[in-house]
Amino acid sequence: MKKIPLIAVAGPTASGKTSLAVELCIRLGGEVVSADSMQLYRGMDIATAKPTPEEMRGVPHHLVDFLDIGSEFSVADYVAAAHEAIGDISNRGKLPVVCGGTGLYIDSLIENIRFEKTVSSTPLRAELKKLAEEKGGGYLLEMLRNIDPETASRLHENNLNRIIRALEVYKTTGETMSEQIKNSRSEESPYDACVIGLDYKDRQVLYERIGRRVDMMLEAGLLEEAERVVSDPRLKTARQAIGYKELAPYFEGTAPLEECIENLKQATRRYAKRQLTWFRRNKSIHWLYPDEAESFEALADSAEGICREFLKGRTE
RNA sequence: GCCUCUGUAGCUCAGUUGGUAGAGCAGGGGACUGAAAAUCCCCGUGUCAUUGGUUCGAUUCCGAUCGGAGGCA
Repeated sequence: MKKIPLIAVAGPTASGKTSLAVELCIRLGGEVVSADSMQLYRGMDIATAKPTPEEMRGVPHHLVDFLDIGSEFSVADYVAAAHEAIGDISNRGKLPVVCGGTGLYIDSLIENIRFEKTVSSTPLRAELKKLAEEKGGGYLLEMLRNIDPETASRLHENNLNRIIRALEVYKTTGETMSEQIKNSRSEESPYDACVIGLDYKDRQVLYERIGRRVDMMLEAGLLEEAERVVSDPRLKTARQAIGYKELAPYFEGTAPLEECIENLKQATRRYAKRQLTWFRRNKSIHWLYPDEAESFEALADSAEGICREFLKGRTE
């Protein structure tokens, strides 16, 4: 079976992924498939730096701004939706350009991770959470060690989310987490991906961009958007986005605005660092450095060159 | 001009009864399979302002110099 070639643009927040992906689409006849766990939602435009129509420059964007803000969505849902979008783009003879900062989404998509066998159970999670509060994380980790020592050995007792998920997988499917992980790679990926990563040689430059972007978000009306999200108790996933939870103390009157804004900037910096940690482990990424490029055009030229080289012989 | 306090990690400060030093924050590194913008783990060498002296040995004691803060004229 012939693999579908696709381009992916990865990198930390505020690194310039969106404009590079759009530029590549224009030059190569592509369409953007977003890989961002928060831009999916409608009504979360400013905090997520969702691309505006001007920024999209007429390039179709998929998997952005289509989900109700109160609904839940998982990696598995994302991968299913992205497979569909890519199939559609490819059938129309266009090049899929995956772009986003959610590393788990990008990898799961490109590596064709299978998820269908497991489920999520909110009541069970709540029950395990309660058990952890009563007896401690170490207790849950011991429970896990009895059924899946392999997974237990790589988890820390403080990492409740992961321990609970591993227990949940076993209790709902009868299969352990480690078995599930092995089975998840049983099918070869239908894609042949070329991943371009954006990073900054000088981390400080990225951090300055983050600071400026947060200021711009505030000018664009972040406070109104955040107040709307924070005041709605139904919004479980939405409220954990960076840009809302940091401003909550201000709305509650427990911290001055200035302080919240500083915390927001810091949370964004730390997020960017975590994203870089994720992407760095992928040794096949072609890294580009915007702070070393002479201009955006020059950066786009490099990226285009990498893409064309990759596409040579892979397209009819 | 005089007096007092002060100068230690990027920042705020501990501390060493003389044996070259450690917290918080900032920052850095890492993990990651259905909440992932989430969740979690690890990481502290710095001319102890400069310069003389005392001492086996000074960041610590003494003097001078140069910063900073306050007070008195």
